Amino acid sequence: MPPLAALHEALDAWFGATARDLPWREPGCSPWGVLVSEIMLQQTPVVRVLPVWEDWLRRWPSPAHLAAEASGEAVRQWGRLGYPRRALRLHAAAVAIVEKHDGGVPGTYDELLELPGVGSYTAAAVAAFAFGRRETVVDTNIRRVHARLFSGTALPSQSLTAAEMRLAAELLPADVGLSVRWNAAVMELGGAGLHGEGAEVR
DNA sequence: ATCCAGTCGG
DNA sequence: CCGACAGGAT
Repeated sequence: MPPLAALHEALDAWFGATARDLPWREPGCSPWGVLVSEIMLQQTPVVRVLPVWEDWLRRWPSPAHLAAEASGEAVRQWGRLGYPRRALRLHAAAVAIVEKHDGGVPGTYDELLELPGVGSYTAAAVAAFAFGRRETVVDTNIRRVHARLFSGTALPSQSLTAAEMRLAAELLPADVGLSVRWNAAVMELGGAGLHGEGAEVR
């Protein structure tokens, strides 16, 4: 077996055994739920997002529910997640989804990128995790893994270069299903040890 | 490069 | 007081 394929299998096995079961990873979670989680997770740790995400989806189960509210309600519901501008953008995204996509979260990278508050990371993450697409997902956790594997440094460089994106694309498994789990697995690996869950990763 | 209606633990 | 935190927009 080629070395890269062996790495894919090994990390997939590790992820299957140790992944946290987060609500937005449940098979029944809607694309809207995934989008909300990704916006909330921009610069905010998982543990702080969890309770707010639960309340948010209970109150606004679809983009149309949120779009019907005043934007100020979104900021209030945002609580203490930080950078409340994201709440306004999420509300604006809900409005755009209703107006331009008939109320359904779009499934392609390019369409997602058009939404307010959705950049290259979030567009790729939603396309992959909510729609099962093969996307090159690169966030700060994944960049930590790149740094350790290919630069020999603990922390990633300040800016994300085209070369690093190319590297991430080359590492991505060809199989679609595996590529989706790979993105989640590398992300989880890059964050491992930051959650105080012990040192099961060596 | 810098700011974002930022927040939290060290 | 400092920096990390599933970034994005200017």
